[in-house]
This record gives sequence, C-alpha cells and structure tokens, in this order.
Amino acid sequence: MATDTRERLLRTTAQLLRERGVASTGMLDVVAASGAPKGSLYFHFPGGKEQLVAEALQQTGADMCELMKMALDSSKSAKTGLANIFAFLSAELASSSFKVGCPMGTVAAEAPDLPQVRERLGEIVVMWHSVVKNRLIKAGAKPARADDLAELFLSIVEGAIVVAKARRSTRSLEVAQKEIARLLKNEGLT
Amino acid sequence: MATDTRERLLRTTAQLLRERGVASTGMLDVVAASGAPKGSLYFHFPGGKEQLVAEALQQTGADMCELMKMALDSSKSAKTGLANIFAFLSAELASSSFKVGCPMGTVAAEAPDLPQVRERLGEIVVMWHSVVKNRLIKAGAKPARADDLAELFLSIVEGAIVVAKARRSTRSLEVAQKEIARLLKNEGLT
DNA sequence: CAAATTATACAGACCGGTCTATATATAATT
DNA sequence: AATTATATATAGACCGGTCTGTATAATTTG
Repeated sequence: MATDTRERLLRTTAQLLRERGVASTGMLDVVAASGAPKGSLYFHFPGGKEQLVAEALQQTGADMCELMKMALDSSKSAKTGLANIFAFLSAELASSSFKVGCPMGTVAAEAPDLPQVRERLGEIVVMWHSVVKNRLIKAGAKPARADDLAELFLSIVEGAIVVAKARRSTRSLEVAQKEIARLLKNEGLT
Repeated sequence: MATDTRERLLRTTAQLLRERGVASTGMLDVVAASGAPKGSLYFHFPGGKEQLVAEALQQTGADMCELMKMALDSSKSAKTGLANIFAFLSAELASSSFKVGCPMGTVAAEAPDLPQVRERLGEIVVMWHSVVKNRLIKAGAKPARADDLAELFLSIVEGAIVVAKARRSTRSLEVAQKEIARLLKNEGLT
C-alpha cells in the first residue's frame, strides 16, 4: 500500500530526529531503518529532505500533543497529569540509554537552515502550550497565569530532557516533576 | 603565533557548536570562519574532529561557568544574579536572530556518538550545577534544597533557550526569569 | 494497457582525514 | 658568529566514502 510506505518513512524519520536531529539523519538512514522500499523516498517526498523532515516533525508533534492532551485530561488533577508526562519521558530516556529526546527540542537546538522545518517548530510549541494552558485553566488558574505557567512547564520539560541527556541521568526530570507539583500546590491549583 | 591559531580554532568551533551543533559543523567551516591557516588543523588537533569539539566544549563550558560565577557573586541577591544570566542569554539570542544558543545544550540534544564529547557534557553540567548550588547556599538555602533548585534552574535555562529558538521569541526566557524570582522569594532566599 | 509505485544506477558536491612539501623559528654545534 | 639541526607550523593536493538528489528502468496494481 502506498500510504503505508509513506507512513513508515515518516515515523522512522521522526524517531531518528528524536535521537540525532536533522543533520545526522541521512535519507539512506531513513530507508534503512524503516525497511521501507528503497526506491520510493523521492516518490513520496519529491521535496526531498526538507519536506520529509518537515512532515515528520509535524506529524510527531501532533501525535505528542494528542498524547499530552490525553494524559492531562484523563488525570484528576493537572499536577498528576503533568507528573505522568514526566514519568513517560523519563522511562523513554532511561530505556534508550538517553538517546531518545524530544523531536521538537532536538531540531530546534541545531536550528537548521530549513524554512519549512523552522515553521513547524513554532507551530508545535504553540500547540503544546495551548494544551497545557487549557488544562491549567480548567484546574482553576486565571488565563494570564495559566499562560505563564504553561510556558514555564514547556521550558522545564525541554531543559530537563537536555540535562538528562548530558548527564545520563533522569534526576533532572524527577526534580522537575517534584518542583512543578510544589509550584502548582502553592498556587492552589487542582 | 602557534598558540594563537589554536586558540582561534577553538573559539570558532565553540561558536559554531552553539549555533548548529556538531554534525553541521564541518572542519572546513571552522577554518573558514576562523580565518586560521588551513593546513594547521590536524597539526593542532591530531585527534581530528572529536578532539577539536571536545576541547572547544570544555573551554567554552569553563568560560561560561566563570561568567556565571561572576554574575552570581557580584550580585547582592541570588535572584538578581540569576536574572542577569537570563538577560544576558536573552540579548544574545535576540541579537543573533535566535541562532546562538547554549553549546552544551545544543550538543547534548543531538547526542553525538563521540565518547570524549559526551564526557565533557557531563562534566560541564556538574560544574555549572555546583556554581549555582553554592550561590543558593550562600543565599540561605539548605544544601539539599539548593541542590534541587540548582538542578531546576539549569533545566529551566536550557529549556527556555530551546523554546526561544523554536518560537523565535525571548518570551520563554522572560517568563523563566520571572518565575524563578517568584520561587526564590517564596522560599525566603536572598 | 495505464497508472502508480519501487528499483537501481549515478551525478556532483562535500565530508573527515592523510599525505608530502615547504616555511619559520629556535636550539645546537662548530 | 656562522651554520647546521630540530621542532614547530602552514600550504594544498588528494583519498575513499557519504551526502542529497536525479534519471531511468523495472515492476506491481487496477
């Protein structure tokens, strides 16, 4: 099936982006790792690497947004919802020897010269921010306050991942989770 | 002069690492950007790219550590010291069109397969953490608490930089600075 | 058959790294 | 002091390999 191959290529690309970013992810790496037909890369993505990476980023960004939304909405309190997100990331990092990080963060860090890709990065941050913000509002925060707290949360998550990779330890994530819980408690949010 | 060329190569490498990470920084890019003699790269760094990157990281990591220490020690309160660090980073990001980030964070994100480089990443985080922790202790925090707060601070800084790059806005840094100030105040730290 | 899809060969640029030759400075020897 | 020896440093061509991307052929599929 056509869409099947395309899908496989996108998911594999997203995975490689999480691990090593754009520059270290070769087109051949993608076909090799995906097991997808070798001849179909430039058929499905005539725009080349930029298109492939941009679409992969967009897809995985939306997927992770959905995951976050579910984790937040299915939790009684915003606090436990956010804690679940940290636990999930922590498990992924540890079980991958600290190779798998955040696709958005990894790509944003290297700031590649690909306009379409940079475009998506901004969109993803806005999406994620909105999901967290809305959950905080539902937890009782005023919109302006929720806006700031959501921004802070995103920064902490991204940074904790980077620090975890650098030091090969999940401690940054554990501390981050604990401190955010404390913060929300101090703000009287549920 | 000999040491001069070496130094130039190291500083240029560090700069390029901050902007685009290891994979996108070619050896030729380094000599071109540094204006250093093309023939002397592998004379000064016989270990090749890995040695060059590892040494550049180590040097810039130590330099930034010194800068942080000075900013923290020359400030009346830990709060204003940390705020100064944010302001500095914010200015650098904005004036470089959000290209210049943190060398440690950028390299850690792409998690390159270079043992010597990864080694340095861990060392840098430990160094930085210790500087912040000590300042927080001097501000009145108990050691265990200072340890956690320093860890949180590092995560926030790294993450705020990543988010700023993704969204091409310094808002994450401003929010981060504000929230850290609020946190320290709530903890009764000077 | 016709269209969609995959295979494969290859172009051209660039990569990190090695090589030899040359220049320059310092030190040793006479 | 003059000259030789030695370590340091730079120039630039060059190697095999890999990169993205293209062109064309073969194959599946409806």
